[in-house]
Amino acid sequence: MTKFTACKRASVDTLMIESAQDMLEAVEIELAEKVKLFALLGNEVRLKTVLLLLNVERLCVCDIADILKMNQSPISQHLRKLRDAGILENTREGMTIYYAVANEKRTLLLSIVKGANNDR
Amino acid sequence: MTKFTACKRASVDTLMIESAQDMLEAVEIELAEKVKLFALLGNEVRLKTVLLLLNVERLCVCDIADILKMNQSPISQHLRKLRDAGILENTREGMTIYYAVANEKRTLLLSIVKGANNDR
DNA sequence: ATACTATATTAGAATATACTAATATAGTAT
DNA sequence: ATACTATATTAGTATATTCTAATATAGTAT
Repeated sequence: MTKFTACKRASVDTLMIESAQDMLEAVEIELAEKVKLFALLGNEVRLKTVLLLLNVERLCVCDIADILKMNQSPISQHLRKLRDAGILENTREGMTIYYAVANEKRTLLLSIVKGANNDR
Repeated sequence: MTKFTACKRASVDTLMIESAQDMLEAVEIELAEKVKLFALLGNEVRLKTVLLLLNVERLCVCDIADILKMNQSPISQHLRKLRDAGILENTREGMTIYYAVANEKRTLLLSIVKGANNDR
């Protein structure tokens, strides 16, 4: 297996390349989780939903749809993704299903979502 | 203009709905920026690139391509997006173009990218 | 000048994403 | 039972994303 190189430059800092690769490999799993988390939060509807639930304890699907002025179907679909990722939890009360931030994720989300202030 | 409601429930907490909408409207701009930032970091190649540049001061396009074992073209395309968003800056030295984390974004990125540890 | 190297850009294809519209599921009420 | 409500799911469409392949740009070297 020959080394992959994108360019034909004479002096490649092979040691640096390899140690950078090692560094990435060492955090491979956390990194994949972060990519997934950021991708989920990188959608306006989902970020708003999470932000709401960081302030309001819990909301039903209807409430979220009303607040965001969207139909129920896409809201349900986004909630599903957030729930599948362990970011939200839901509980049923009669016909109504309430969503809330999963306890284990609360601190993480607070630091990422609220703390992410641009210094401008 | 009649009020939008996703469901036909009898009692809607209109005050809560409206204050939630006001809350979101008050952070509208920061929120849009966060969505954009998270969407950018929600890609494996871009998150790896940013993480590398949080550790290594600067890297040329070639180095990043070699480290990530990818072709130069997609790397350039990702770097363009990160640069357009003000996350990265670049400087030319001869033929070589070095990318680095933009100074004003360093703290923000550190807290978001490195601090985002799952408590598991 | 020509040849070569590093990077950027473009067009196109394959895939992923996010919505709409329709339907399914499950609980409530009569 | 039937009718209604809240939510979930599915199929389909429109759009966005990310790659490949080819080409353009700009610097270096001869």
